[in-house]
Amino acid sequence: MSTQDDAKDLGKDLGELERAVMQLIWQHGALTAEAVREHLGRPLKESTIRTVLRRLEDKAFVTHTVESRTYIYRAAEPRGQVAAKAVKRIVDWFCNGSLEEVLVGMVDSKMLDQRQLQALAKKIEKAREGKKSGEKK
Amino acid sequence: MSTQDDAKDLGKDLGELERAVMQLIWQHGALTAEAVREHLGRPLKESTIRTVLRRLEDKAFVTHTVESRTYIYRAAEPRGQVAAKAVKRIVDWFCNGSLEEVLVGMVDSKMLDQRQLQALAKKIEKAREGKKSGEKK
DNA sequence: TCCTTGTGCGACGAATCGTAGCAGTACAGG
DNA sequence: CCTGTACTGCTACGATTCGTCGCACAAGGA
Repeated sequence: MSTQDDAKDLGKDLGELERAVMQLIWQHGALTAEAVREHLGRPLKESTIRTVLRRLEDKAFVTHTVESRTYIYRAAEPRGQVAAKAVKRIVDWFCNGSLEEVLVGMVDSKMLDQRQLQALAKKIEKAREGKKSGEKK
Repeated sequence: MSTQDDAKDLGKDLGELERAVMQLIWQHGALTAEAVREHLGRPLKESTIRTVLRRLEDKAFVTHTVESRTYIYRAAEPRGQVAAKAVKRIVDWFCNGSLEEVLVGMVDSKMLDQRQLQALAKKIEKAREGKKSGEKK
């Protein structure tokens, strides 16, 4: 249907390193390849980092802007939104879009506590109200 | 502690065909390789189906029992539970376990309607009560 | 005993990911 | 104007995973 177009591009999930890099980017807002390398803490060559960054951009997870010859990378979408898409994909694949089924499943397998669940419902409702009043398109 | 052991094995997600097969199994409860092939509707050799089934069993997604020389495959875990695990993994990777952040993200990206969200909260609460009565350890 | 049926194993090609080396380009200093 | 120093993109190689099979092996019926 409508997801046909991006399905090819965003249909896959990220690898280990790619995910770590995304975390860094979301955490710091915007940084260069060098900065990423330092923050990663792993003994990787810069070429590696750059390749990952480039692939990440190919997959539309990040975008870059040039600042006096240096590439500055930023997340293309907020973390929560990307996670949401990933979750939606999972839910679609396994439960035909039934989010409740998943939530119930999480309770069944003790991943989610009853307490957390209730608190969650509360927060959801609260967020819902907030959105309703402070609509920010 | 029971989920600790499989954590290493279930760390990956399934491929296209594997997922389709799982759907079939969840849908029909239990079936043989031949049955899977028929229901799939795709021109695949039986060897293919069997290999997929075996790999699925290796990954602990299904189990089999022998019935007069024929393997009968069944899902090792209910669909909702598997989906829940997958979702949890996503949430952990991207949001450090903050499920609300994901839900909020889904609302932001218009994947979840306010209406659906509220209905969801309601159902969650209902399910919560249901569980409370029929508690089974 | 021989044929049919259902099974496991090993394999090959394509795609993805981690990891890098190499070569091109533009700005700074002499 | 020439050269060195930063950065950048491209191409590649090995390891895994997944889709797809062919093939050889075991067990029950004729």
